[in-house]
Amino acid sequence: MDIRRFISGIFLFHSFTEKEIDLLEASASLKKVHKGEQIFSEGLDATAFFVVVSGKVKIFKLSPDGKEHTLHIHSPGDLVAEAAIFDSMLYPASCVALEDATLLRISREGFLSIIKRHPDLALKMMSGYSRRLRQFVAKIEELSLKDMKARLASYLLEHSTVENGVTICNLKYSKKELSALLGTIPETLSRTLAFLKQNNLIIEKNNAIIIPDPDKLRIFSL
Amino acid sequence: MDIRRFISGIFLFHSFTEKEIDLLEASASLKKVHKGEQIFSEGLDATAFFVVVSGKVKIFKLSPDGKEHTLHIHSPGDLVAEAAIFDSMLYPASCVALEDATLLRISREGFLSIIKRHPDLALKMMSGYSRRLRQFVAKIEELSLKDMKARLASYLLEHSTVENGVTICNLKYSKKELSALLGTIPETLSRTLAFLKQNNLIIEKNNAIIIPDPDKLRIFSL
DNA sequence: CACACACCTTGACTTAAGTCAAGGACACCT
DNA sequence: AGGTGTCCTTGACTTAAGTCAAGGTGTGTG
Repeated sequence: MDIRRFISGIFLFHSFTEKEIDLLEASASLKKVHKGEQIFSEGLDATAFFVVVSGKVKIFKLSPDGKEHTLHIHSPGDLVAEAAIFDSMLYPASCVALEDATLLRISREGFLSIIKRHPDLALKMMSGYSRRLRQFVAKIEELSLKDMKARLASYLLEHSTVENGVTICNLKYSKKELSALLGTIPETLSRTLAFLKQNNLIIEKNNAIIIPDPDKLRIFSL
Repeated sequence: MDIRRFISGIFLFHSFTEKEIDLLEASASLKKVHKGEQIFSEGLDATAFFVVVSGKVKIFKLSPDGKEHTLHIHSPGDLVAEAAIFDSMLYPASCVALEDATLLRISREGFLSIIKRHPDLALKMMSGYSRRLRQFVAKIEELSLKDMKARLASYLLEHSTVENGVTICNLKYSKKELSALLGTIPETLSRTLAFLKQNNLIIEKNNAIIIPDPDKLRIFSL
């Protein structure tokens, strides 16, 4: 895998000159991880941030009694933990590979020295931050103001596409992971899916959910 | 109130020249609001962000059936809704004054043109963003992984100071507001306070909570 | 192919916390 | 001072969702 080519493809670095890409490349390395492998743990020194090259990783919080909440699942192209390098310098959550993955690791020191010479980089990062804040606001809203039916309905609608006139949501993660992402346990996810099925709001087919009437399901998402 | 003097006191603008402060001042105005007055609503065009000069404002989400969740309460010196001007351009939540307040309003257009000439501003803003993200991660953790006792215990410990060898948390908001901030209803907050009182973990005195044994209360905050 | 393990579903049961109601306390206004 | 409205507390009751357990299914390994 050509690091330079991958770096050039990242939106953040589009305006970099060859020399600047050299500098960044010197601060970067590829990290291959296997499914289940820990990439970093909450509370540890944030020596780097990452960009997902392939595979999927999840960011999550663990409670003392072993319960887990997934903050985000990152796919190829996503930045991971970039906020941690600007303040406090500790990772605020943990990161694990959901499947075999490759990550571009960019060291904090290298990146901070580059961004000081390219503060316009920071301006470019602002919209990414803004989007991340909005995602978190939406998650807080769901956890505090919506029940499981509404959360699941919202998830299904937001992650569905229209294929041959049929609205369909292909499940990209296991149900166990989906339940952790939606803030519940697998039992409750099963029950909520069953409720939606029994009320003819969804049809489950292999690893996909067909939504016969998206407008009807939308009523449940509020 | 001297806008220029206030602007100069904001960390973000410390390195501005007189001329630059002129430009910023031209994009700014003071906004006086009364207790309960709406400053902006979720979904509206984000034409400006704000800095709290005096008083307190809350950022909150409302559900269709009138339930409310407070995302943050801002005090003098805090930036409000600055993220909204970088992406999407809509306010992701609403803002209301908790008491009579004065806000510095900075127009989006003015600020964006200034930041394009001062991208180092964006770099300065990154640590503020990083802190905001951490706050949201902590809130999500509490809503998903902690019960009300733990949440309240955490809040009391984090907002307490030691006065004359006594750990004391002065309540800065009404209990109604505190319950919305902690993600519950007033009844549950009352009950949880009563539980902590009956177990000798807190003593309630006027508008303050005395914590006789912080280490003991900390066990409940996990 | 057989076995082990993890995931998923379902049932019984429990619990945290919300809903509804009412009374008391307090603050504000006339 | 009296009246009104809001907040706060408490009780009775309900509900959403978690805990625990067990069985079925699917996947991976030897």
